Amino acid sequence: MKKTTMKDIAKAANVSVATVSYVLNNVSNQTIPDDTKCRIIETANKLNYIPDLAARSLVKQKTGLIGILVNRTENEGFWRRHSNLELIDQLENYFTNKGYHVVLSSLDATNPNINIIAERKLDGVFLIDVKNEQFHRISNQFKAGVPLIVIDSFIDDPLFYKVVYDYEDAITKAVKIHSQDCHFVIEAFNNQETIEKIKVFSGVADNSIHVMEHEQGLVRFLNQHPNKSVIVINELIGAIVSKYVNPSQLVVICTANCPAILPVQTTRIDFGELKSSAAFHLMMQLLSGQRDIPHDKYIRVKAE
Amino acid sequence: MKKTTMKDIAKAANVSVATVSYVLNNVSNQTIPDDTKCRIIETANKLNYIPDLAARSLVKQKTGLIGILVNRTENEGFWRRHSNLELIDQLENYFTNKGYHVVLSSLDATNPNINIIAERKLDGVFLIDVKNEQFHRISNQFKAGVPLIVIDSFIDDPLFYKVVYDYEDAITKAVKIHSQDCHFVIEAFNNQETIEKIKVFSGVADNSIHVMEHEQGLVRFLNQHPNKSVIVINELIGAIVSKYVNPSQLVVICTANCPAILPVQTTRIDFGELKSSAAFHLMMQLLSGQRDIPHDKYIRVKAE
DNA sequence: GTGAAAGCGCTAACAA
DNA sequence: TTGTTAGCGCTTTCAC
Repeated sequence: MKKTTMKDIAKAANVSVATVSYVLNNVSNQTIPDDTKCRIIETANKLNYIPDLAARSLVKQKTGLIGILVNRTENEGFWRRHSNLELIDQLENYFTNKGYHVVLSSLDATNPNINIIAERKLDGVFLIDVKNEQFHRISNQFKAGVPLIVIDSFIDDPLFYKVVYDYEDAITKAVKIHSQDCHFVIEAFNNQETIEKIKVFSGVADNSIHVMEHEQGLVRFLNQHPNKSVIVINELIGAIVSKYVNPSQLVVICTANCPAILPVQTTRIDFGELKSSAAFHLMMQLLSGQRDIPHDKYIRVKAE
Repeated sequence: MKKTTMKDIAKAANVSVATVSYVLNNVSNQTIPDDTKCRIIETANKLNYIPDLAARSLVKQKTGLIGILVNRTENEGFWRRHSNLELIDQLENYFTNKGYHVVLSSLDATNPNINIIAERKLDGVFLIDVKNEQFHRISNQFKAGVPLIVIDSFIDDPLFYKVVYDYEDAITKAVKIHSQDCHFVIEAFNNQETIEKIKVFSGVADNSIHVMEHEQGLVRFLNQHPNKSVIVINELIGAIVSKYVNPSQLVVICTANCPAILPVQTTRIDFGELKSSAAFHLMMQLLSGQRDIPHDKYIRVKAE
């Protein structure tokens, strides 16, 4: 039971492969009588023809593949994983709906290998949570032309678009809720600059901010500052914090698309799907080569 | 700045493309002197050569692509999404480490289109949470030869391997913990047979089992049966249940790889990464055409 | 209206 | 030891 190719159809329908191609792709500048057209389409269906996209890409120089490349480190907490995975899931949905296929690949954050972009001739690429120092190497190695959007990373390169949460805005809103001074628990991004930014925006001393690595470390931090209100980024971390902190003392900036995991008394500031949506629309613009693309290379997504 | 091809290397190194191919692929039955070898490798590096995997697949008839196809319905809860995404993430890691590339695609559960398998010539396919009635159509449309593993689905077709949790075992363990009679909260799988199996294994009446659709429905169910101990499948649902039920009255069968989300007093039965691991190893066996593959088409994964 | 043929980048059998 | 060449399945120009 071999795969049927255009050649098979051509033979069966008594036409040339060229004609088959014309019909099956609805080529506009060719005028083909309805009966040949029908005959070809019928035999194609009968033979269960499905085009080989790799062969097509080879000549078209477009693969219809979108890459999502995620930097990962050993022993990531599930909170990190899940917020990344939510993003991936949303992006995948958008692109699948547009007829693209999505290639997912994790990168070693300390030694990312982005050959996949060239090997698979990806039409567009998302790069998630890159270390600034690694990005230098990446952008060097990177032959321009392929639309590349960097997510969750503050990097020095002015060449590429960067989609990030507007943490400044979110934190400002969060701080307003409890007028007293707060403590912060945030995610351990690979992109150190993101952490630094958040620290600056928080406006509190370094020892009032905990970068979440594991539950024990968190508990130690919370014990050092009892009875304080806490602002948490990522509701999965929030859920863990709520085991140890009075939920009503908690404000959570939701980045993992599951605010319902939190206790009812906890205040939420929700980003929902805004980041993936922004990244998707930007990518579609880049793919279509539009020229009305944003001037600012940083797209800052505001909470709802 | 065009992509370099083997032709470019051949020209630059004064050899034929064949020789370049031999050297770059370490073809064993060809004996090439070290200096030509070096010359070729050097120019390849200098020109920043990266092979085009699509072109290679075309002739090799192997793409190095693994498909993960996930059935999805509108408005899935995040608990469903996240347990699927954990699985996907783990599979992706395994295969990326083996040098495969992973294509992720969501399917409309009520009308799954699996053309992607043929279009992209996937070397192997995982199909997650399929409806039994849809599988008929899928397997018809499916030209044999491609290793296909079905996950989280009880389906009638004896042809394909099916990796599922051993819910019977897990539930037996869970029930033992609270000797009193329990109530159950379980996930709303697309595969109705999975739900039915779980109901049978639970050994309780239908109205003691709640299939989680949304939080309000859950709350209604829990209010109908106050002060009972509850067995939950999926720790993210467990975390939601723990808002309304005394955590020590709770036993959670963990399928989403984040048991730490649960209150400390809650009992856990954890599947960890055993499902993805089993699925991965099975796929590797199928890919290598080994003949010592399991006889039983159902792989039942037991909790740790 | 239709088809022959070149070629996308690569591999592998066969010559030389 | 190296090169020539025929494809893999498809698109597309150009001739008929």
